[in-house]
Amino acid sequence: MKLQKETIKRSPVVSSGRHGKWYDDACGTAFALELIGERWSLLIVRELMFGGRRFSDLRGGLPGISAKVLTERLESLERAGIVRRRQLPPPTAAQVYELTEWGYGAETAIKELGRWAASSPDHDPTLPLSPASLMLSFRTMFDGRRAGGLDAGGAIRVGADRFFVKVAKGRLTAERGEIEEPDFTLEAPAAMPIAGLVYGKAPPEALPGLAVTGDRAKLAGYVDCFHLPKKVA
Amino acid sequence: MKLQKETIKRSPVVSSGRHGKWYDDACGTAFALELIGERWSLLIVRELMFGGRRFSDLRGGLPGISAKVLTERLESLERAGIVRRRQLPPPTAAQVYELTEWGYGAETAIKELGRWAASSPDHDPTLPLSPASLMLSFRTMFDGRRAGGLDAGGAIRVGADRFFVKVAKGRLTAERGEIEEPDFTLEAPAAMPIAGLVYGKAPPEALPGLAVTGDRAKLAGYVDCFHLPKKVA
DNA sequence: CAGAATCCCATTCGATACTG
DNA sequence: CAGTATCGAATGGGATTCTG
Repeated sequence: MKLQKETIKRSPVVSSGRHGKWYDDACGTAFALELIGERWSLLIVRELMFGGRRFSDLRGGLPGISAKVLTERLESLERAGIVRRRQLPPPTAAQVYELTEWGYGAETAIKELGRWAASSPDHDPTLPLSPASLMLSFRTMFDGRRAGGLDAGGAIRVGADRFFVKVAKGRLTAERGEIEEPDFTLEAPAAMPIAGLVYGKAPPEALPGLAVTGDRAKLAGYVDCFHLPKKVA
Repeated sequence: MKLQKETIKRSPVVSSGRHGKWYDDACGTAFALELIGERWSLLIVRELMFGGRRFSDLRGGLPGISAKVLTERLESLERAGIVRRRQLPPPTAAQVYELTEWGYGAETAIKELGRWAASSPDHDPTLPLSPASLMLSFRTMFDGRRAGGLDAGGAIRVGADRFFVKVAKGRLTAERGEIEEPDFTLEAPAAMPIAGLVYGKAPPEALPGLAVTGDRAKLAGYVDCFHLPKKVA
């Protein structure tokens, strides 16, 4: 009874020859899992959510990923049309990986996953956090109803990464880049102290490494716009 | 140089001893992946989205999953607090798996993943579909703006599974169960012909296995409320 | 630094057989 | 039906090395 037939190597149903896993299921969610369900894939997309990054940037934001796995995942994300590889102009010989327009479309799904999981009693917000995670958490947890009439712009500097945030008319903007004349500036070597300020509502003095400058009142208003979901259990 | 140390078995950081994968990342999305990022896990949650199911029901809705993997995934989902196991009252000796309240909270994230992936040009909507997938796709793709003043209730029967849908005041209800005096009834041995009707806008006569009864005008109004996202490429 | 290529073990998976 | 037990095969992915 060893006529095992089944040498068919897991049907390359989906055009782009995906290797390992597929569900043979028309459900969009199942297809999403074929695209980004492998380990690390979705976190790579998260890291790219604020613009193109280089290979080593990605490794920096994803502690624990190996070069091999990062290479493989970038390849399959590229095949899937989620990521695009771009050569920077000659002076800088580097290449960057960036999301396609459709890739950016995954933002809502990523945020909803995060919002849901953050309400687990087992979620540990004290683990390390990449700069991109921090900024994406702002987009996720911002509550426009708490913004009132706040109009504030801030510069966020995490290590060498520069971001800015703006709150106006109950809306948040959070992007990579600089802002002219920020109302406040938060600077830290890593994301954690900034998360401690915004989510832990800790006083800046209590957060080692965090440098705060500018309008404290506007900063307080900004911080007040964010809160983690309450735990379920 | 073989002093490999590293016998540490992938740190059970998260209280509940998760086995394989973890990211050591405070990001909610990363934590979500620890909860439901293993193969099949999220699809099991999807299958439970319309109420408790038995082991064999789940196998039926997840073609390709093995008993071993299903057992393992149910265990880890239970440890994570997403799934609960319940013994049915004595007469029926069976046990059912059902989502906890928090587990049901994953619905938005699941739908957003599906909505996003369905706009991939590589998505193949002609693959088989479980009854739960079909019903969840209704909740995902319903567009209240197209409902106008439609007020309609329908019974959906897929094999032995009974669901009902209602559209009223631009809102959709889609649940497992019966409805009294439906305006229309759709019945088929599998979900596909119903998907062909609703999303493919195919005439019922062209769909083998599909039985349609009731008010055709209301059915047409219902069908008109749904459309797949347009492909990006 | 960016990434390709090897090596190799731990894990995981699916198939089958078995059990209450 | 609702799983459990076992086994072989495939894969995953970490570490290391090499190259432009």
